[in-house]
Order: sequence, then C-alpha cells, then structure tokens
Amino acid sequence: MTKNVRVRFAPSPTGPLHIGGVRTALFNYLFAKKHNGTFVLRIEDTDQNRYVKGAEQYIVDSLNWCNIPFDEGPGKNEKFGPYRQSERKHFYKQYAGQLIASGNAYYAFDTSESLDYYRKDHEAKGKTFIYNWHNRHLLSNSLALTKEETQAKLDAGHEYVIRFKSPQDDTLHLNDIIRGDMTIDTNILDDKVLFKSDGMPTYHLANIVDDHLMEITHVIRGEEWLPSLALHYQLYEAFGWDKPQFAHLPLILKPTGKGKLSKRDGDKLGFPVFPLEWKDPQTGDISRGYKEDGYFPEAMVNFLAFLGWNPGTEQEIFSLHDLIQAFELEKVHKSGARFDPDKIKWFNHQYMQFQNDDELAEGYKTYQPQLNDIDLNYIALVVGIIKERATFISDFWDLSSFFFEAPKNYDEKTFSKIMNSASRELMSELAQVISHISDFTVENIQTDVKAWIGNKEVGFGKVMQPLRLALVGAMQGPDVFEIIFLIGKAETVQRIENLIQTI
RNA sequence: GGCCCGUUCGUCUAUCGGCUAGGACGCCAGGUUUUCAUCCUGGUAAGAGGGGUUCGACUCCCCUACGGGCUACCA
Repeated sequence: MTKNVRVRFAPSPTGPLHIGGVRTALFNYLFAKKHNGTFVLRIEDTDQNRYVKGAEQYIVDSLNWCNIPFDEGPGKNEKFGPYRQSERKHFYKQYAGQLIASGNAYYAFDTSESLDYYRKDHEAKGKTFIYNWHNRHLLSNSLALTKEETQAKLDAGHEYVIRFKSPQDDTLHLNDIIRGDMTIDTNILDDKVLFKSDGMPTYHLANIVDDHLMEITHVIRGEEWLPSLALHYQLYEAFGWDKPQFAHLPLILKPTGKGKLSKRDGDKLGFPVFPLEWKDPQTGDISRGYKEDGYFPEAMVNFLAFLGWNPGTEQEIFSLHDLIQAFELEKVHKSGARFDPDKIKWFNHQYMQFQNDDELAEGYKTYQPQLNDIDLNYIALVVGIIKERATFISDFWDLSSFFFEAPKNYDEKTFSKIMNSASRELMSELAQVISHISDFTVENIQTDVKAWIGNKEVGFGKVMQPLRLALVGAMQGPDVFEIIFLIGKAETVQRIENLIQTI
C-alpha cells in the first residue's frame, strides 16, 4: 500500500508570485490531483527582512484565479498547521538542538564581518572559502573550542548560529525523478547555517522539518534548489527520517537575452510576469498582471503546463482536467524553457473561442463604458460574430464599435477612391431597396440586395464597397449583411444617408 | 573561479538504436472572405563540435564548446 501523495508549494512572501512560481504550483497541483493526493500551501517566511505585506494574500489570490487552489494551508484544513514558518519557530529550535546532541551540527560564533573578510581574502587569491572540515577547527565554533569555552560564550549571550557538520571524504548518491541519479563529493560541501542568530531557521532546516512533519511525499520545486539537495539528503539521514522523492523543475528563461525570467523583466519586455496586478506597498509602483491584461486563466495555465512538459501527443489545447489526466513528472524536461509571449497570446485566442458569448458580453460591457445602456443580448450577438478575430476583450471595441454607433468619419483613402456622383446615386437607390425589405433577415437582405445589383448590371464592388464604408467607416469588419441585420433597417438607411451627405 | 545540471527548426517541443527528423508559435506564399481579420492549404527552418561503441546513432559513452543554476545568518 503506497502512501497518500502529499505535495507542497512553499513560496516565500517576499513579493508577488511570478510566472515561474505559478508553474511550480501548477505542476504540484497536477501531480497531486493525478494521484488523488493533497496539495499543501506553506508560507516560508523565515526571512524577516524580506517579508512583504500583502504578498501572502497575493499568492492565495493567484492560485485561486488560476483555479489551482490548495487543499491545506493557512486558514484551510489545518491538520498539520500552522502553515506559516514564522509560527512554527519552536519546532525548528527543538530539531536544531537534536542535531547538536547527535553530533550532526554545532554552534558557530563567527561574525558576518569576519566571514566576509575570509571570503574576500580567498577570492583575492583566486580561491573559494568553504566553511567545512578543512578549516572549521581554525574558526570560532563549538568544534574548535572546548566544551567549557563554548558554554561560557553561550551563557554570556554571544550571538551564534547552528551549522550542519558536513562529512569529509564521502560520496553521496542522490536521486531526482526528472534528472535521475547524481553523485556528490562531500568535500566540496560547506557547513550550511541551519539556524540563524535571529532565532529563525534557514530555509534548509525549516524545509526538511516541515516536509517531514507535514508528511510530504514528493518535493517538486525549481531547479535553483538542486545544489541544496545534497544537504537536504544529509539532513534527512541525520534525523533518521524517510526522505520524500524529489523532482527539480527546469527554469523559465527570458524570451530573449540571457538568464532566467525575473520579476523585473515584465514591464521591460512588454508582457506581464505576474498572474495578477501588483502594487508595490513601498514604492507604489504597479506591475501588470495576466488577469488585468485580459488573459483567461485557462489559457495561461495551458501555456504554462507546456513550458517544460509535454504529453508526447500532438494535442496542445488541454483543459485543467485533461492536464491532470495526462500529467507525468517523468515527462518533465531537464532543460530550461524560454518564455514565448506570442504563444501565450495564441492560447488566449484559442480559449476566446470557447468562451460563452453571454459571459463575454458581460465582460465587454464592464470594460467598455459606452455600452452601459446597450442590451446585453445584443452585445452577446455582436460578440458571437467578432470573437473569432479577437485575442482579448480589449480588442472588441476596435472590432465592433460600428455595431453600437455610426461611423464618425470615413477612411479618407477609401472615400476619395470610391465616392463619386455615380456611387452616391447607387447608394441613394440602395437605401430605398433596403427600406422596402419586409421580412428583415440576413438571408432576405442578402437576396434582395444581390438581386437589385444584378438588375442594375453594375459590379458588386461598386455597391458593396460604398455600402461597407457607410456602415463601418472603413474597409474592414464582418459580413455586411450581418451588420445590416444587427443594426437594423432604420439605422442602415440612416448610415447610407450620412455617407451620401458627406462631401 | 569552483561545483552541479543541461544542449533537436528563431521559440515551445515529438523521437526513448532504423529518420524522407513530426507538430505548434512566429514568419512567408496561396486560397476563402467581392473588405479587413479569422480560417484553410502550402512553404521556411533543427538534433552544438569532435572522438568513440554499433551493421546502424539525434538517441549510448568520453572530450570540447556553449547555455543555465548554485556558490549568504535569502528563499
């Protein structure tokens, strides 16, 4: 009997969640749901200096908007709570003490200044300063000092950290679901700080303790954590705990240039990197979000799922439900994926077509104040015609304004090219023809107008072009007969009159 | 610099020793639309380089190059 799958998404509330974080959350969610498991949200707020107010709420709001809500977390099904690390301090202190007692960790009294000095000094000599077995006996810690000296320092209230005692001359065998087996020589590992002088644990300690206590079975996180895996393995062993399985996700890279996608890239490169709009509480700066830019969450999720993962078929449009069915950690790629702003737009266009016209009409009405007094059913009819040409709701007005108001002016080039006394005469007659159509349906309008053009023995273009100009104001837009049908007989005749009057 | 991880069209990717290397985005062309867009059809374009292993390597191994990550009392 295998254990119930439990995964966690463990962001740090240092600012808005960015698109890479959303992808990590998504893969955790998909994996959990695929295996009928539990998706836990844990807030890793152990760095008091970088804590940003509102960030935690932003994370929760983002997951909800993406339709990938957590099953367990702050304020929700708190079986393993609390879920904020700042509220779990007592655990970490206790477990750090346990590691000292078992000889796997030790107190260190070195100041940041002295360590900085060593690092710079080594760097100047072209070497790397590593705090581990080869020099720890020369530094200020409980391994170098006598028991009495150490106790004296502790009693005197000296600031201290607790470091992991990394072993000498050992080889570690690590495993990752995505990357397979790896081996690490422990001699290049340093004695990482597990417990900080401010009384808080570092990520490493808090992470292992919480994953154990919360019974996490699979740790799915970004590739930036891969170098820490060796330490985490040793920590599990030092505690004598079963390890979860690990999967390190490839990073999302900038669309152009070098490096991973960062929070600053968004406004610089002209596309959002955040799911929701974020207002920096300090500076007041606003960063745009996918939601506000008019993306459908399903489109964003679909796009994100295909960054670093592929089901191996040629299908690209996947609902969340389909993604859950198809998702396999083993199929996640090893290498980073560049973010492609064009492709996510394409996904949005695809998802636009799946949207319900009535709901789109509501969205359109909210977005465009001019539509305030327009009947929602009418807007929905218009939307049904023009959505195939749109990527965002913000495209709607340019594509459909003429359904709601007569053109205020005409495209000059077209006007001067096609308008003359002959075309005015034709339009004048056409207005008569249209006003005499009794059963005003798209088919009837089309039949009657075409029949009249046939009798006149003029080219279709001679009539259709000025007619379109009268209705739309430019040579664009959907089928003229559909436009005529929707705006109605009186409005059509009026618009033709308007064109004739214009000199 | 050190350590770790990677490398198929411009981009996202399929391929798990037999490949005429497939799909999607983008771009280009044609068609539909008597308009524009959508849409449809077609085209463009790739396994980093060098060694092995093998009857046969994009696929396995090694080296080099390049890319990415980490190298904090940040996560």
